[in-house]
Amino acid sequence: MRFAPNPSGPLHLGHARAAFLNDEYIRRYGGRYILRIEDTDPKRVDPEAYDMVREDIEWMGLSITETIFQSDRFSKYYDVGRELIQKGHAYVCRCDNEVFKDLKMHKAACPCRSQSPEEAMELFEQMLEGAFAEGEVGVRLRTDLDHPDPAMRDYPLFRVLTSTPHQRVDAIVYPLMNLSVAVDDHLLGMTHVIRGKDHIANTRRQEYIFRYMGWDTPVYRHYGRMGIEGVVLSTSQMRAGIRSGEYSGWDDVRLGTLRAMARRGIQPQAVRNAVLEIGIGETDIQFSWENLYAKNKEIIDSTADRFFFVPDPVKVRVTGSEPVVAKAMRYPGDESRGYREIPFHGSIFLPGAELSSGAEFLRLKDLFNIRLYHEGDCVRGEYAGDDLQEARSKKAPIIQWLPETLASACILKCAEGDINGVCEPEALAEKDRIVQFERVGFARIDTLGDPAVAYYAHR
RNA sequence: GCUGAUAUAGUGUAGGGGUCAAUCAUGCAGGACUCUCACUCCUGCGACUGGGGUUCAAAUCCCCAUAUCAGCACCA
Repeated sequence: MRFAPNPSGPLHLGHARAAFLNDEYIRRYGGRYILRIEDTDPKRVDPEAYDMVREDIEWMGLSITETIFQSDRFSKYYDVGRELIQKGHAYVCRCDNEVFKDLKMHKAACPCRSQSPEEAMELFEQMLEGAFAEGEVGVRLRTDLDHPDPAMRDYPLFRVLTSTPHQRVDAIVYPLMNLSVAVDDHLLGMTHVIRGKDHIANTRRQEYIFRYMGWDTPVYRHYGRMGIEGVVLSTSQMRAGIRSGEYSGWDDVRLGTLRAMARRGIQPQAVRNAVLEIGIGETDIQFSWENLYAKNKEIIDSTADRFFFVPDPVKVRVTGSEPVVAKAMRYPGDESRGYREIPFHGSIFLPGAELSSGAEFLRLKDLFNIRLYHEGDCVRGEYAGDDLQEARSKKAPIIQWLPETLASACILKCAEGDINGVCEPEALAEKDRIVQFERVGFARIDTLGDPAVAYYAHR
């Protein structure tokens, strides 16, 4: 099996599907799992992407057994190219692109097609020596001009590219993916290839090469296209968004990249479970965040300690009670995980939304009931008893609160925007921690400080 | 335009001639539990794209239509 990303940017959910699906087959049936970096187009290689891809794969925890770079293997591609030419299966085409396209659509041969293997070989060697300029020539495979699918007719194998130097290899002639992929799939002993439906035509093209070379073809599986609601998965579109300042970076919370998910506290195992559930169906699907969130919650709920986070905090003076200390469980129902101690002495923060909801009788969670009095722009609170049952029977909202003296500023980063708030200092004890802000949702503590920054995951 | 693939609840899946008045998860609604709108538990809601055909019997096989997606790049 293999996972073969193009190093043009960080990996996203679409990559994760291919990566985990292949990984799962390895887990179940054994075999080698080759990470193949497909960097045969210098125009599409982002030098930083090599590292990003490596990091993302580490995050996913794939059981990769070996890693290869196609840019190290150009000579192998040239060798196969020569062999195909020798066998009369390929020729060097000097036609104008538009002209060829037109001929192809009419099932007509271009003049170059009648080359002898010797002529073609001569031209190919000249190509390698740099005798031709970029765009002037290409090597094409002789397939079948009568093929009903125009996409199959004499497709290209190599091109000349000099305008963009490659990061890792000094080359004039570049293999195109159908050649390099077919060669590597064979040379690396691939028995099964699982990839997206968008490669279905490429599979058929590559099968020509396998046939001409007398190689056994792998078993191919093509899964359907996947879209994600409200997210662009296209690397180039994401890059454009970052450049224009619309996104803060590759890990912007609104992006479908793995690093964006990681930052929000989405666990790799959750992504794995979600994409494995989707499977290798050929149906095009619209991936919904809900399903991923459910998988993630399954994993993080039991380990995430609970804390108060007060969004859009409003300071309220509460009278009628002596200072007391509230004890709140770190995890409901599990005393062994201990308690947070939250002191009350008059002045507290309450969620702005709660005050404007119109409720007049509330319970401060783990403390006591209060009655609210709206006096102009100000809100005043008054102690209204300790009875939890009373609050329940009156269907009073049980809300989170924080004392003025024990409230750390915290920005909660959401896809919809930032929410300013305050939270318990203890929640900010360590970076990377995943907590649940009661009545708000799960979040990952991203940056300590004043204000601290937390990334919102989901409810 | 040509070529090909696909079509089951809002979303994702199972089911490949009878046991399907269709599985599971998620979602939503209600309830139980609970000092969170979390977790857990219970109940409910919600789907075979349309039309023909084959057959005693079709979600399942065939044809047509429709829709969606992909390819027809000197990208992967």
